[in-house]
Amino acid sequence: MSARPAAQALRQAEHLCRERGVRLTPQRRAVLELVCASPRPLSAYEILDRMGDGARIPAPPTVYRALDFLLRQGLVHKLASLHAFIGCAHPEHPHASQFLICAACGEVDELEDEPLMRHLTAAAQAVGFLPEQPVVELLGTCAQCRRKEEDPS
Amino acid sequence: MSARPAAQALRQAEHLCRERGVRLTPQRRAVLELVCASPRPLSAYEILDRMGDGARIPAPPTVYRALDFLLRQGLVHKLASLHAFIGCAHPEHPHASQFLICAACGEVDELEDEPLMRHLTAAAQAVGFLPEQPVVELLGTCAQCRRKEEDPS
DNA sequence: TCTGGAAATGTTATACAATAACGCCCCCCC
DNA sequence: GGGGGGGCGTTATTGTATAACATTTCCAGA
Repeated sequence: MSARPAAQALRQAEHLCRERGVRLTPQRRAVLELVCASPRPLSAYEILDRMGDGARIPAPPTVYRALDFLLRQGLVHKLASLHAFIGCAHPEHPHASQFLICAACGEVDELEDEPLMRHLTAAAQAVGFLPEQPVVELLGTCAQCRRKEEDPS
Repeated sequence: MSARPAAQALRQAEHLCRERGVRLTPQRRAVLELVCASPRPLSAYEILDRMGDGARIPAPPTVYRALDFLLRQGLVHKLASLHAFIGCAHPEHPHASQFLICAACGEVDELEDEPLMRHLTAAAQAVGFLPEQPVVELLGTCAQCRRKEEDPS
């Protein structure tokens, strides 16, 4: 649930990019930092708004390009059902995640249920389909918000 | 996969709406017909473009309102990763589907793997999360397009 | 050290997706 | 025949994403 410190995520991202021979430029780093520091997923335009140091915010392609890079490197995830982005909890290895999105507080939990994904992949392959990019998102209510609903003290 | 005849889907929709005491108006019917007749999912604006009988196409809210109704009635599905809509293959009962989306030809197959969804629900509940609306979509390549890739005769 | 090219960025404009807000009309029930 | 809800038309606006082209930066290789 709670994001680990953004600083740690950034250090790891730098390490991974060096290893892979790709460039974590200041812009990309800034986008990653914003996404990792936010408790909730951010839309591309929310990221834009927060990027202007003072006035003069960048144009949309700037942030979309950075996001493309970060997505390719597995450093952020896109939540298709929200048009929003979150930092990846485990960027060190490629993986297929499932996202639990709380409709009440907006926070997102990232699961990695490997048997589940194997099951899904198998079901696809059973009809001859070659899976490449899974999107598994579950809208609902997180544990904390459920407690609040029951006892709105 | 191949959609069943749109005519059949429409008859069933009329039946269901009568049963439920809701109104399948001409507009809603027209949107449903377009979505069911298309082999690929349609975006809201593609539907709009095809709704003008001759000239004068309707404004966006028209089609979005119809889609809202059809979604509520379980007659169409929305594919979040594509911003597009398809007719539901089994509107008679509420259900959670998984969608196999072919990146090559654009066609979509609708699975209903109930054990898979139970597994997903259980995984969510294990962390206290109350699931409400699942989104499971798999981008990849369908059987037919895989054969074409291997043997592009 | 120069230089050519790829990658990254800036900039402008535009396309595509979705909704807000308001008013009208029709239909059905009281 | 009056009231009210549901459906629809219309205008305007907000939000999401990309196309296309100019410019800069950085690094490898001559």
